[in-house]
Amino acid sequence: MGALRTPREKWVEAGLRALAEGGVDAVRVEALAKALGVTKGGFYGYFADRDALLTEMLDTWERESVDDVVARVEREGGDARDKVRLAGRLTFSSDRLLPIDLAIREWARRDPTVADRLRRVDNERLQLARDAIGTFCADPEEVEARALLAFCAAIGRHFLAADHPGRTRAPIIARAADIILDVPQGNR
Amino acid sequence: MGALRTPREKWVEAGLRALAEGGVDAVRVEALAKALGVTKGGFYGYFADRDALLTEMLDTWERESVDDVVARVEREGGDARDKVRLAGRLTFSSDRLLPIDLAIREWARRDPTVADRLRRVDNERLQLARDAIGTFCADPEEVEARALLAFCAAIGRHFLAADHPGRTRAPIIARAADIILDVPQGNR
DNA sequence: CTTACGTTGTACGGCATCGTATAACCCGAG
DNA sequence: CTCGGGTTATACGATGCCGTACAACGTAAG
Repeated sequence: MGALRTPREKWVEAGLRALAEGGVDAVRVEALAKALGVTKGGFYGYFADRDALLTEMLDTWERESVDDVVARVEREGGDARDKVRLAGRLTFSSDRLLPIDLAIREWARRDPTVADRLRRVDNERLQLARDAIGTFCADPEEVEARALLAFCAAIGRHFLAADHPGRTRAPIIARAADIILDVPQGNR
Repeated sequence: MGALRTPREKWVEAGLRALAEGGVDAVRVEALAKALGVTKGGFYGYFADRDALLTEMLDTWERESVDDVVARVEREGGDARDKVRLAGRLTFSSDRLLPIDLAIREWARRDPTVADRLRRVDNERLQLARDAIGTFCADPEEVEARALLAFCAAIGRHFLAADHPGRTRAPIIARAADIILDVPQGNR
């Protein structure tokens, strides 16, 4: 049989790369083909149309960013605060996942189907944060507020352009995490 | 002289509306013309090209979202915490400004020119937060962390899709604001 | 080697968009 | 009323993209 030079996954992978770099609108069949060094000839053998690729990209992302992260946190996580921090790092500091995640958030604001998927994913992630924070905070409303805050900070910081004159971002983020996780200062 | 049916500002206004609803890629000359009930005929009399319109849209946004907000906060603001809350509301709860702001954030991630402008705007806004928080918090690092947190929460919440089973978002946000602004509970 | 079949390249029609050119139009001045 | 100028509509070429059709190609099986 004919050799399979550009399998299905290559298209999905290229699609996610394009999504990460330029948003949904940058995911164009002919551009992906060019990036893969082929023409779009083979594309329509795997996918009915561009939409089918987009759907499969979302499937891949959902699997990677929920199942994989949850599994790893369960395997490695220490105490509750560490788990939140690890989940945050895995999702929002990954060179691969982070840009995809941000691009999907933009996309979700304008496409209800994508918004539904993102809701599912965010709900699972937020539950992780609730569980962890709940171990050291009794008031349910406060748990909810802190979990929301953790999430907003993890996402929001990437959409924020401001500088911190005379400082670097990292220690400020760490300090902000302490506030969210209610860590007394001088006690670290 | 010929009547001026569709002045420059109309195009900018329509452009900002399109930006708010569909992102930069939705700002297309012919689509704006259609929305204005004319053809693109007159457009190129005012603007050299699409880019010139985009630049002018950014000018308008920058003026509205910095100068106007700062002026109004100075005029109306009560104590420091109230000022932060008011600035947040004016910018991030405005039906007009909020969607534009979010769209510009997406845009800025991919266009360095826009990123520079957004940085200028965000820096001014963040300084407001620093000033206000500094009035009740002595540690400069903590001020920075809380100001950053306030900002991340204001932006991040609009990119977050999660639900809060059995609750509404508003009181949770209010509680989160209390955490950021270090308001003791039972003392409101 | 030959054949069969899946993969890829090429060509095409259709559509949306940009930016230009030019003609039609409309209002106010004289 | 007529004329002049800016404003707008229309037509155009160019580009980029989608999805289809078909021919060219290459590998594995026989």
